[in-house]
Amino acid sequence: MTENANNPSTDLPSAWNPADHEAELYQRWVDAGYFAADPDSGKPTYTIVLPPPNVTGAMHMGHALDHSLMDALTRRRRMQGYEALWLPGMDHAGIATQNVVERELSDQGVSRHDLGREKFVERVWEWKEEYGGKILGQMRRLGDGVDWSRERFTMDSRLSRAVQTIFKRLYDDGLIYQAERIINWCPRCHTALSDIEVEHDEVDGELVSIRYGDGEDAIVVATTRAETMLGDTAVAVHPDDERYTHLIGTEVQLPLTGRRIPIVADEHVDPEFGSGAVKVTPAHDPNDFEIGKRHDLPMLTIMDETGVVTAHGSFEGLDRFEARPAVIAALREQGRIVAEKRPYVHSVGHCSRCDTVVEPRLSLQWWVRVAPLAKAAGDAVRDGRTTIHPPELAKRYFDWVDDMHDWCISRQLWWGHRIPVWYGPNGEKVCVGPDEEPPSGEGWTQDGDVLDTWFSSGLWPFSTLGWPDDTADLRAFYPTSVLVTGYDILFFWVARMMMFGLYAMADQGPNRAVPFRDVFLHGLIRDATGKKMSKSRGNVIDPLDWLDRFGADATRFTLARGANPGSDMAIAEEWAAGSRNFCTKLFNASRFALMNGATTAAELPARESLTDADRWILDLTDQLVSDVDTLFDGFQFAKLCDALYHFTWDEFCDWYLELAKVQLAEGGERADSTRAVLGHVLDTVLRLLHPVLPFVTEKLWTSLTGGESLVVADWPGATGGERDTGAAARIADVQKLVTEIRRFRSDQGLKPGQKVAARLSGAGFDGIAGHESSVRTLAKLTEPGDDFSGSASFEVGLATGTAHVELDLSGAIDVAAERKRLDKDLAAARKELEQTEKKLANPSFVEKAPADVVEKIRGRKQAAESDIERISARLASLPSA
RNA sequence: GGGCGCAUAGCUCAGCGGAAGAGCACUUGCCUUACAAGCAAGGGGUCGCAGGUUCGAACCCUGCUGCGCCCA
Repeated sequence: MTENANNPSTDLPSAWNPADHEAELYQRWVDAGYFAADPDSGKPTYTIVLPPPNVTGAMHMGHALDHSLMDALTRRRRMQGYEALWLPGMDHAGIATQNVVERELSDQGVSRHDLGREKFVERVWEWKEEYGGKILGQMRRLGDGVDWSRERFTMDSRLSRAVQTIFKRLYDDGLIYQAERIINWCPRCHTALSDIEVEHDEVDGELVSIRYGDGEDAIVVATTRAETMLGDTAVAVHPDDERYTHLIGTEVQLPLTGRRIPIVADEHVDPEFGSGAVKVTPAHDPNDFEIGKRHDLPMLTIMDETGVVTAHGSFEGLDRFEARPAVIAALREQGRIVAEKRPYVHSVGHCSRCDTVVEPRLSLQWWVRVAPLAKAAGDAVRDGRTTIHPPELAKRYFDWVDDMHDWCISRQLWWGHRIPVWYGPNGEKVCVGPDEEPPSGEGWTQDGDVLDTWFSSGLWPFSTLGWPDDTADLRAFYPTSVLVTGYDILFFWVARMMMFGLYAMADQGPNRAVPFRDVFLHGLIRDATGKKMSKSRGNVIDPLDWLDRFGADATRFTLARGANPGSDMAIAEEWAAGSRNFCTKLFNASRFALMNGATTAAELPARESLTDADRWILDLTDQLVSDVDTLFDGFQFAKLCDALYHFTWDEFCDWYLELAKVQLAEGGERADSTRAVLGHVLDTVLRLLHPVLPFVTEKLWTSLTGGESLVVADWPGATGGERDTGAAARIADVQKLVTEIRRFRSDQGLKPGQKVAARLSGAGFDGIAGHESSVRTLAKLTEPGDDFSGSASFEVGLATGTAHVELDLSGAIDVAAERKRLDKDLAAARKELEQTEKKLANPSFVEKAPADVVEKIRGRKQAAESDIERISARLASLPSA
């Protein structure tokens, strides 16, 4: 071991155990204020707002991925000299939070109605203070470099003010209105849902054909929801359907109810489906609602808010799923069931929060007229003010934004932003702005509903920065730089933030109104075999478990390494273990370099005085810097992680460190310059790795450089200097020669550590003669002594010719093993010759292919020929048995 | 029903016109003083099927098959 008086490795532990360091390092960063952004610094800004997680939620792998990528992006920009802001916070998750607290109350035998609205909301706040925001602590463990001084919550008074402000503006602009329509109703959450809060799943249902009317006037309709027939107010047929022409305009008796309902003609009926006639229940089906409107039909609501039938004699009081078989039984008794199909697979909407089957329900709700907003949101991407990565996903965005239905924003909940509309005693309706006094006096009441959570989180990119006030933050940090999220919530996040941002910030001009310059969409996390993670499958991996067992760095690296834009990623414990191993490798290599005096204190020696190995690794490092920059700019996280992994392990550790050992052993100036090269390369690679592996790199880098923190260190720049291709070629030859010698040794059954006397010669060897000591060290070869007997020999084809290797194995060589080795090489060379000859024998190839390609093939053919000659001779010279 | 995407080594994925790659898994030998969470060497693929374009196709085009996703 090389002595170093000022051994800087003393402050490093002998092994890297993340749990011993991560919390402390993180706290130091926070205390130092590295993550707190200054709007007045004058630096260019880089902003990411964290898509606010749900206040009730804990961190799952999707978050961990999301956060790892956002953290990597902001850490790099900070190092590049940007005023980087990563703004954290949470949304209030109306339905989810209310559900949690209601469940807690019901355990105590209390309902929210017992408490009353005011007390209930107080209770939710208490819950939030005590249990909410678990994820914030988990973010610290992951190492998220967020600006905690700017932590926001959608229910904060300032953000609530933003909500009221935009509501009022939209209302005054006629973009928010009240209307009675069919909405998605969750009979369990007792609230309306927007279209995207409904998930459609295939279920095994039944298709029942029912005969309405009798005799000549009878008409058969098919339905999967027989119970809704109680609310039918018409039967519809296609106007061109000749089977029913004679019935159009007549009436038919609706079974079980005695009501007579009309038969109407409607273009939207599909004559191919079932009998071609459909029952029409305008108050319980969105399509029927449209038909009802066109034909001015009565809208008969037959269920209450819990999905229980409200009228109709014996069915009253039955839940909709009890009513269905009851209705069918009653109809069957009357002989009206003409066909039944079970199971009948069809798509049914479920509440995305509680999985209850959604009940379409007619009710009065508040809506956003999205057409102009969505148009603007689409245009911003179309004309490049915001770019979606990967571009394939932009089409999905356009499809949705260009065909968006009006957005139902009212929720029948207590937890959320209450709709700022007051109703007066004489039917007045007043929308109140944030700085206005609501009307007071007898008979005035506020609308009881609250707004969809997404209504407030749609404002997130600017409400968090102080909007509607003209704040320094807003001026400095808006528009934000990039939104990072999974493609699965493209519609939730991106579209809504785009719509609101463009609307609210319109006074900034089209280019500054967009909420983000880039949208980066990553894929979904899946298990090792590509299946979606779910509790029912039992294949969920908890990121906290990984943080405990493998550390934050390994967790982050695993996720970032799998993040190919737009495509899903599989993860498993083995992946995380591999990342942990990488951290360990990096740590051990750095520790070794430090123990040998690697330093950044000394200037890098002039290039002429460096060795081939030095120049080769420095050139590779420079290339790495430029590759990593390109990949970062393109959100190519998987590839940049791979590039860093490959460089660190395969180039730096496996080769340069081994070559450096030889140079260090030389001592003197050579050792000193090697320490400087080691220091420089390590310094660079630690900086490059820091965004994805913040903890271990911080520990190593501060040891190496004595610097304050890598968090605020400069990002490396590629020099773009000329590469020493000669050095690279010689190192490649050294590698090939060493590898071939190792292969021979392995085939001959020599122990890896066993030293063997050897003689090296030949034109190929002469080309790298200056590297003889490296070759000998790496291949465990000693100098030939006086009694040297080259009992085994072989050749290696190198760039400058053939190298001869003679080994003194002091005994007979394993001829069979050697023959096998040579046979294999010969077969490969023959195949190569065959392929190249075939190409060159094709006149069209020689004529039409580019000259450099033809030249390359010629070169390969010659190399194959000489290999064959050499190997054949060798084989011939082997003892026959 | 409409739209999109994917099929490459046992698994998960890169490569997207000029010699089939990575990680993990696997085999063999090694506790060789940075690292056994490791080192060295190795095995493993008619790149889903069928046509076409091209001097040349994993890569471009067409069709088929099988999966997956989004929307209705």
